[in-house]
Amino acid sequence: MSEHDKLTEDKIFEAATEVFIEKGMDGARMQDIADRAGMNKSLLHYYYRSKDRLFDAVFEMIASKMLKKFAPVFEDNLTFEEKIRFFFREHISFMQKNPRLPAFLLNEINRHPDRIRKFLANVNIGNVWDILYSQHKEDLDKYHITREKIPQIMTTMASLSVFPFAAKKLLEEIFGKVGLKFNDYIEERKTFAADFVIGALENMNRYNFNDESKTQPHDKKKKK
Amino acid sequence: MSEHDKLTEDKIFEAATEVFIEKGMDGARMQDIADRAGMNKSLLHYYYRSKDRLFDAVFEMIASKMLKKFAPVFEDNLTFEEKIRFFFREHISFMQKNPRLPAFLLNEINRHPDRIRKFLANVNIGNVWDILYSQHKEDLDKYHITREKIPQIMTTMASLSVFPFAAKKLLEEIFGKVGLKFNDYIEERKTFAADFVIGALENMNRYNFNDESKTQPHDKKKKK
DNA sequence: ATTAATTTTGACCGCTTGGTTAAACTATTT
DNA sequence: AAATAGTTTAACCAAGCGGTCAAAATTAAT
Repeated sequence: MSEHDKLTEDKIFEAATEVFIEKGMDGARMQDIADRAGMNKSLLHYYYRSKDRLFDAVFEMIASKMLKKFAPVFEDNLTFEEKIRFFFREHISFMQKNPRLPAFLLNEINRHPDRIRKFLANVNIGNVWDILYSQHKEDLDKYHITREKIPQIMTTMASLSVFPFAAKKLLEEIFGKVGLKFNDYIEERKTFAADFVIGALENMNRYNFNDESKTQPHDKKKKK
Repeated sequence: MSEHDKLTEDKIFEAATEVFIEKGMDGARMQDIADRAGMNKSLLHYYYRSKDRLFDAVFEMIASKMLKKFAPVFEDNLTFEEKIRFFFREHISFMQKNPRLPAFLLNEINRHPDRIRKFLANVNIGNVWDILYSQHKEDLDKYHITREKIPQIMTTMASLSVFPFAAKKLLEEIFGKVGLKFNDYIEERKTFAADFVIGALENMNRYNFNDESKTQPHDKKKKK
């Protein structure tokens, strides 16, 4: 495999990445990708056998790129609060540079859940949460946060950072009507989300005691 | 237009709704819709001229259905805290019954932003926020929440309720590995999200004063 | 320089796509 | 009951789709 080969193969991959993110798997056309790469359509089939395989390659690259951005959150030398701030700062900044990735990934995962399965096969999410929990047991106990709350808290943090990008075009449309720039909003969000989460966690204990009647299904039947 | 016409037209619309939500605009096939409606494909073109118009009809119906679910939040006879709890309870319950709507809507809006434009043309979101703000000025002042924070707070609430459904298949995959049922998680979320937001707002003032150095871009240049 | 292997191309294929049309069918009007 | 209008169907169409293939162009090996 020569120097030039790698170049054309990469050009295909890059063009495919652009088109797939823009149009999605169903909306993308092999001819579009060939045009954007500036070459004959047959070359796409020469290097990647089919549209499906080409998409798989692109999807895997993007998914793992996204996954890797989550990893540094679990570094040990940070306090719980620092981790939260670190997460929002880094994760949102990453999406700022790749604003279409969240919508693309969510859509394709919902459409073909099996594609993400092999990714999560290698990740023991329960373990990760357990480690995170034990690392900060003191902080979490102080806030009266039990292990069962971890899924809610983790998905909450993901919500706060990912949703604005998943709904980017909608928010841009809305913000446009009140003279707000999406990028300003995102810049502000890095700290707002962190402040918000930390503030909520500090008040968490309150609702564990006072509102036991109001918050109905807190103590659900744990299966077996 | 006879009784029977309305029936077949409705059957088309219902079948189209199902298929479009399942496969998206690009992935849906007219033949699929005809099959699901149990009739000849030409009838789709007889009642709706083209795939685009049929999709437009479906999209408009779903979008307005979604929009209407937000309206009751602005009823006057509720306290700010009650509105927050009311929003999460009702909005999440609605999505529980229509779990694929969020992903569908977000994807199609991102793909064709102009389609949502005419919807928002009728809604003066700035006004809605102003009304909401003035309705609860006392509460918000108590929490030291300025009007500029409204967009962050509103999108935060949308994030917390919508994201779990937009990422449903991903979360189901993750939860499956730790023995957590998506529906249990959602049931819990109705109150968790409300508690979380209220707790965060009550702590909001703290970060307005203490952390002015940490939270860098709070006071950005306001254009003009 | 010749051969061999690889890369790139354009022409092509079978199939599916959204969409059309004319005829068959059904209901309504006179 | 005949004519009219509205509904449903099957057959069909051109365009676009992913994919193939053999020949041309290029590079590497002898």
